[in-house]
Amino acid sequence: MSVRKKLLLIDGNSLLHRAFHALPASLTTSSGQPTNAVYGLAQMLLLLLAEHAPDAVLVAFDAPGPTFRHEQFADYKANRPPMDEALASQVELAHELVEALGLPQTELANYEADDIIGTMARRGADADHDVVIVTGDRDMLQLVDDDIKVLATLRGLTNTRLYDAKQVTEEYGINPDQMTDYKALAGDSSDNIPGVPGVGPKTAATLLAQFPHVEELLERLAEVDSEKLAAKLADNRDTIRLSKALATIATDSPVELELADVAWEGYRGAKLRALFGRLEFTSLLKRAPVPTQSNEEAPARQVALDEAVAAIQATGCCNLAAAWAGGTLAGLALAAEEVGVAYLPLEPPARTGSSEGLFSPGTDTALPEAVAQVLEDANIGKRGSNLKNIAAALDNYDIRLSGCEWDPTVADYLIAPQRDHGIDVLAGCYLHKTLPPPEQAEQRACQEALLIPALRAELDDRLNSLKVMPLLERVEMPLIEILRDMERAGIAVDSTQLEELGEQMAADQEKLAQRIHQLAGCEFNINSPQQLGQILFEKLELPGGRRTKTGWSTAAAILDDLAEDHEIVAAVLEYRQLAKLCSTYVKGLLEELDAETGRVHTTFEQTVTATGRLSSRNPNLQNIPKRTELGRAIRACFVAGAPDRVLLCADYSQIELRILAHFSGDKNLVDAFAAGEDIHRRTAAVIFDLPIEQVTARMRGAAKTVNYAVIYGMGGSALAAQLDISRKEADKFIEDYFRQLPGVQQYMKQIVEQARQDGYVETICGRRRPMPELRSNNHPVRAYAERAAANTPLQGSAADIIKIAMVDIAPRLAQVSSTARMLLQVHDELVFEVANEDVDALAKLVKEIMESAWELSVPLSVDIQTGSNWRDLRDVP
DNA sequence: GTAGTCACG
DNA sequence: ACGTACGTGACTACG
Repeated sequence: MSVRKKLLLIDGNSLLHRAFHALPASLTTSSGQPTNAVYGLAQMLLLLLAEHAPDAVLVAFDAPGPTFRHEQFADYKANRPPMDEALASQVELAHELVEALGLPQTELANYEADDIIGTMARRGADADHDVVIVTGDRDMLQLVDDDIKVLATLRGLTNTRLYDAKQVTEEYGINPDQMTDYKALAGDSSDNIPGVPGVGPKTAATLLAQFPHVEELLERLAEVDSEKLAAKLADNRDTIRLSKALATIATDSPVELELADVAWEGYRGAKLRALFGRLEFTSLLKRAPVPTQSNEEAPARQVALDEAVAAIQATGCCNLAAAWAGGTLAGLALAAEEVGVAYLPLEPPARTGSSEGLFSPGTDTALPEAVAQVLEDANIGKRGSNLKNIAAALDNYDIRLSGCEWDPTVADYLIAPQRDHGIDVLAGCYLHKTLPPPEQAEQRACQEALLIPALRAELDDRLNSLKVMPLLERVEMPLIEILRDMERAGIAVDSTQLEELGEQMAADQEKLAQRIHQLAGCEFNINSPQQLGQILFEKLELPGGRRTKTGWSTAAAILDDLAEDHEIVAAVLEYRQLAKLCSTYVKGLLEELDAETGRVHTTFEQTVTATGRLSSRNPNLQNIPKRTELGRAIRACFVAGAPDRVLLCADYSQIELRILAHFSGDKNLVDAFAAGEDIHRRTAAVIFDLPIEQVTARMRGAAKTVNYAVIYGMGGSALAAQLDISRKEADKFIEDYFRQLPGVQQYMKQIVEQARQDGYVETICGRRRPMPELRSNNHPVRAYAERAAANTPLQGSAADIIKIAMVDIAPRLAQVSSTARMLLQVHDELVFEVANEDVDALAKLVKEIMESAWELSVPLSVDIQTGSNWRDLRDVP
């Protein structure tokens, strides 16, 4: 009359074990706490609950300590090997996870999880429930019957197989109720069940086809075909009985839970999100169920807007959070400590331009004057996450956010650069709190604004103990407004020239495509590496193909070697170059062009890279072509914004190598820089064993590769491939290099060793990058981490230094010229725009500040060039 | 969403 | 036997 209820019984220990071994040990929080097992368990449980929507669930765990129910088992079960430490440290977290999922869980003194599950399964089946047992091993199969099924993991985690009686018989050749007899005969080394020596799976299955259980078998030994086997079984009567007892899962253990006690009442959304936040399970956080209203935070202390604004003006502190709706600003939450939060909903901004005055009066969407004043007042400190994003959105309301004082996203970046710094993660990680989901934008923004003081207290504590507070206050926070200014300024693009270039390239590309198809003898998509690989290496049978996961590698480095084997190869390479330039730089760039201003406005990301560098996106202006002639034609389309303006580029000369000289103290390197020598030239002289005057540009290029290769830990064969020389020659280059610069070799070794001990590396400003992978047992993982550990202090210190220079230059630009603007940063280069007549003054200022941004034991050197476009630049002496 | 490729420092 | 240089972002193909 009623629908059968579904009972899920989960073997907690076995799934944890599975997850632990299936997922890489490198899965840790940024502070190094291993999380692979609990992550896998979380993934699995979420999946299970979503798929099965059970009425009742129990997660069973092994009792800590001994789990033998009878004295006679002691010898076999007492000596379970101790749990791996990295796994043991996750067991508590697993309990928390299960709790947060709202799942009943239990363990029972002296019993294994199996016995709890066996018992509850029996009770469930007796009460006519559909029982599904979830486990990572096969012991449970003995419980399978009409009401009880076993869902067992296969390889990995999420692949599972559902066993009913039929499936068991198919796989093992016996009925489920014979599983214990089977193990009694065949044994099971993994469970320390002895079985009968010499009897394996085959013999056991044959015997069990004839005798339903070992008891009958032992009574009717005479009927066994082989006398030898019968004798062996007779000799092992006791062992067989013991083995069967060992293999048998209890179905009558004293579990105190009734079926009613294990009803599943749903997720504890808030707890779950907080836990995922703390464990940095970002992707799971996004999938985690939305908490129900009832068990959440107390409602925000909401006050009237003018009350909040008055308090903000009085205190000079404004806790700020944005409400986002599909990427656009929907409102602002402004909070004053001790007073409360006010929410200001915002209409989409009035569009300036053609419709102005006709459809949008412009005043409708303006912010209240008092709020605008607060936001633009540099003396009122703004604290909030992603202030640069808020500033960008406010630009649309003609408000220039100022006084950016503290941003938890940026602050957290200094604690663990590689993790997600989203506000959900931070609230979970530092406050163990959960915010309403993004759909409840207003609630969310208000609570976020109210959380800021607590978040600040927690984060500042850690920043101080890591000694990165000066980096935040002196560098990263001031940088926010500077980067926003650069984004707002944008850089002019000559769209006519770019479009012409695009048309020419597209025509050339089309011609090449036809030629390639003709040479291949068929039409195919040249843009598909898969199809291209098949044409080159299967149809045309070109030699030297290398496989990737999905097919043939068609990377340029491979194709270069094939250029002489077939005409098509050069055509493909040229086609590729054109396709890249056309799609990424012509098409992509034109799409990003602001039609009103004729400029492109990138977004600089301040909290993305592991090393402290910035990144640039939409469009990426840090990878505009430079190396090839055709590429430089693209670069020439970036121009000064007016005829009386020029671009000015200032780039650090070999800054990473200078930092290497500084850190390593290598005498030769330091001396070379001190003497103002060309370091790549000098390296070339060393590795080619020539006087310095005889070094050609080509040799210098190779030496440059070697310089950078060596400091990044490149091996001989990779260098050989890069320079197209033999492995032996490459090895010799590296050997000579280190012999000539012994301090460098020692530094590289020392930094990696130090990093392994500390668990992190740091830059010249004390910016940290945690590197738990250095302790990995996985060789490729560890080797990779070692190279990164050697590289990060160099790359990251260079990033520190140019950031300091930017912060020092920005406030002084106005002194040089009202026209001077900083436009771009390209890792070791700054691009400015300035009126013609002020070029020299700007050059002087920029050079001076950049070269003195940090005092190293070698000089910093900056080259300055100017021109009307980004390609045709001439030196400023 | 992932993989392959390629643009930059 | 395999891969083998650090750090990014964008585009295309493909399941």
